Amino acid sequence: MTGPTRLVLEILFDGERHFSADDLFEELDRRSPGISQSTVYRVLQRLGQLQIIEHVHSGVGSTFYHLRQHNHAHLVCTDCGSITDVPDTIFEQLTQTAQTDYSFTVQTHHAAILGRCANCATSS
Amino acid sequence: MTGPTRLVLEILFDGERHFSADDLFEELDRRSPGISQSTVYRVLQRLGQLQIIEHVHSGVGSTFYHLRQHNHAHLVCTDCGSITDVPDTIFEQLTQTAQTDYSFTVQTHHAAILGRCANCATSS
DNA sequence: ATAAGTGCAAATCGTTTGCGTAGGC
DNA sequence: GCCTACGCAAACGATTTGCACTTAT
Repeated sequence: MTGPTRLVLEILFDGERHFSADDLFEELDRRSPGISQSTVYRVLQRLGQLQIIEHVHSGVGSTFYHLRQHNHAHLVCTDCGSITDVPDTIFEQLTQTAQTDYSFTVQTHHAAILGRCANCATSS
Repeated sequence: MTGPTRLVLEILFDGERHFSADDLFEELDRRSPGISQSTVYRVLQRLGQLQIIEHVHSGVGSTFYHLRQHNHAHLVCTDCGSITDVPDTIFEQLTQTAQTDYSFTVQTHHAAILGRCANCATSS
């Protein structure tokens, strides 16, 4: 409704697709100085409950957030931290096997897949 | 070589397959009181470098550790935190698609797959 | 007026680090 | 003796919480 919350939404709709809480904090502080970190976390939590955004545990570095849009997952490079969006379909077999063999329902969007991106693979 | 390190190995070979640093710390303290947390972390780090153990980022709760043995990955329940070992083969399609379509080399063992286990799915 | 949103500072959790010491070789 | 492993306490990064204050509605 107010100040910071509106700003967060603006930022989310504006530019980059993925933000850590701190990225967001810095961008907020740039646009309107004096906002506190706790506000950022509280706004993110609220937007999460409202199903407007989702968060992803990256394994390397901190949790990141993005507007909710199903059907994609994330590949995160353990070297450079880059995030690659990939369609959910990449999970098809895994999701299905987990379900049939282990009665486990995979949340494809909730944790990143770790590995090394093209760049970092070559520069090893 | 010495005390704590030896004990950690004993514990790892003994019982459960997965330990958080804190699990390990508690078990150590039970077997031989007076060990410090930093020692636990340092031992884990050392054993990691020696390729004796591996760690997994769980997304829910803290990192866990286990003896190194390739060919399996982990399903972690976001509700109860239970860890299920699954063969690497469950990743086949994902790993391959990531490689061919995105030149991304998945590290199947390095991050857990999140979701809900059979128990928690029914008790929702 | 009432409830929600905010800032600030302190607390928490998991993990790391600096430093002085003790023990294996 | 020397080098590594250890214990302790303090430092850290990410995130959460308590509390008092402001501001939409």
